[in-house]
Amino acid sequence: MTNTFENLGKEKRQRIINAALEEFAQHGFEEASTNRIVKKAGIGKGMLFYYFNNKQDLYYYLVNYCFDLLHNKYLPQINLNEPDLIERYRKATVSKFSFYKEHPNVFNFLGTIMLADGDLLTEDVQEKLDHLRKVGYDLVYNNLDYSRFRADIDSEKAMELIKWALEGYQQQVLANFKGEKMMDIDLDQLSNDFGDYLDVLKTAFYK
Amino acid sequence: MTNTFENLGKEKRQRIINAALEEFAQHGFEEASTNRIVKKAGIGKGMLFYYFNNKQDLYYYLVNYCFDLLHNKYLPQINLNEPDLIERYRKATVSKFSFYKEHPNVFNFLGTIMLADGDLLTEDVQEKLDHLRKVGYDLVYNNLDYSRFRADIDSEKAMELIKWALEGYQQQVLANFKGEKMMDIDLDQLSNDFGDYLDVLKTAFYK
DNA sequence: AACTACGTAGACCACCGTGGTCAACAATAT
DNA sequence: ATATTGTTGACCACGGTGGTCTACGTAGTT
Repeated sequence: MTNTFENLGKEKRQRIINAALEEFAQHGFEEASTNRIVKKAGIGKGMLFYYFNNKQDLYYYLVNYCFDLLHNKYLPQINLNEPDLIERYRKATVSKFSFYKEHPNVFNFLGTIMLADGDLLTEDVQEKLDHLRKVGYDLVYNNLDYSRFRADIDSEKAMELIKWALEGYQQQVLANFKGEKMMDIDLDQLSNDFGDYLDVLKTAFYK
Repeated sequence: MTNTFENLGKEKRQRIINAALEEFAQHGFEEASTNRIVKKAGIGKGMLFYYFNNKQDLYYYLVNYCFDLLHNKYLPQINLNEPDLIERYRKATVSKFSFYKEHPNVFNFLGTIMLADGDLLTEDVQEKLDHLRKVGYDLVYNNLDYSRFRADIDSEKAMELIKWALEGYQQQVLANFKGEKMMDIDLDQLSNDFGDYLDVLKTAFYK
């Protein structure tokens, strides 16, 4: 309600946000513990309820915080004008990991939100989630040039396979750099390695 | 300890096992609730601790139960003599879903085990897990015939891509048939759909 | 120095769900 | 009729819960 929390020093505010994001991502809303949050954040118990009215308010604050970041820093980087599926995916993947590297907890938290009880989320949050899903869908299915595919290949099926393969690649990367290791990831190297795989895909599927 | 539980009627025993597997899979060991387990299983609280000494014993029983099933019903179906990656994967995938359909909770439970705290699992369980991982690895990397790949394609990279694509397919299927819906899955249909994708892969990557 | 206003910590609260027990009783076997 | 086994759920001490409140530190103003 008050803007006390917003006026906090940047470092401290960020510490609290990260601690809370981590706790909610790990345990979900119900089983998340405010005691653990304040311990992780290194603040007194009272302060959390001084900044936020209650656990729910904190949760909603985080939800909005994550969506704002997403809308300001990540989504604008996605370019649906690129007609080539593989190129589009290359750029989107690098953007994604770049965002992930900078805000490791945000993605984890949003991931759990997507699976959360519907009745926990207000309608406007649901709409934001739907928008997010739509972007993910458009990224892979909208406004693409199919003409590059080989004639003897079903381009619809090929696209699905490509999508899965690239998401498989992303998962493998995430498995290696999970959690705190995320900051160690080398985006240039990722981009290169990824490019190698994309070249193989092009050779296999394109004319 | 005693064999009281084993002498139970098959239906009742299975009800308890399923309730417990589900609870542990959903909440992990620490946050799993014995109260919820007995409620789901439809038995009195006392019985659970009459059959098992404590929560841990129940957990270990389930672990062994799952591994036994896996070793008797699933692993023998995997055939590493098939030299063609795609064919091998086709058979393994059908086996996997067939097992999954019959024992939906077992896979979920084993999945959480793999991520569980190491100190929760005894050494022999760790060994069984390692064995399982090795089988998964061998399935994709051992004793395969690379000679079918096109000459202008890096067969190592191609194999990785194929693996990811097929696992992506599996994940999509699982997303559709999660939980109780698993029993609705049509294995023949799955096998056909999957075959279509495999054909596309063959056209793209093989000579 | 005195006063005010905000920031901060953590002891404390009533409450609830926990793993586990146990006395009472039902069912079955001898 | 008796002994054995199967079964239930009220009950227990306990630990962790979200949230409160008092006491204190700090900084600015007069």
